Amino acid sequence: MLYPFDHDRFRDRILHWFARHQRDLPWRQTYEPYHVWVAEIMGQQTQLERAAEYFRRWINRFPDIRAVADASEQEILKAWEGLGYYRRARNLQRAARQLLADHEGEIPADYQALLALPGIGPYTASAIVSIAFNESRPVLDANVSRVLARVADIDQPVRCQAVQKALNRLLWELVPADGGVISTRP
DNA sequence: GTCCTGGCAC
DNA sequence: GTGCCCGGAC
Repeated sequence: MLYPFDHDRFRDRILHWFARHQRDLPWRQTYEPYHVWVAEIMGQQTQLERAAEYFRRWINRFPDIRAVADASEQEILKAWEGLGYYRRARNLQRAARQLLADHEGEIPADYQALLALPGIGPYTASAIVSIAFNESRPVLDANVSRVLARVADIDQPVRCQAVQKALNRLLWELVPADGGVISTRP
């Protein structure tokens, strides 16, 4: 177990790695909240390389929240065709209409407000406030779990509950919520 | 069979 | 807490 180790130094190395090796994905061109939102929904249980093409077409077809809200469900599902988990597409449109009705057509910058939208759970809400609004809110995904499990020298299966709990504790020590701005912007 | 930047109903 | 949703890559 490499643990305990220098958390600040580890975090800096991760950020440095990202700055050098991050993939050129279409949602990393801008960090516009609408784009971040669509990207995060498409990324749910989907390999990012595959979501990339769909994202480009989606943004071209539906440039903003209003375009999503105004579209027919058929148009929405057509743009989603092949991605799977079609409830994500329906929830995207439900949320778009909800945003126009209740949030002046804007993506809220608040974690709890995001959680209240259909299709947005803890993971996606954390991702949106972190990436689009620069609020530090750590969350485990498959890659984070894999890297941290290796750093902490955990040999049990990464997905089991006990390991996830331990990794989550470690993650929150590394990246405390709202613990100062950590910019990964180019 | 497994996994992928999960969310949701039960 | 468990099961389901979808499709492709391996």
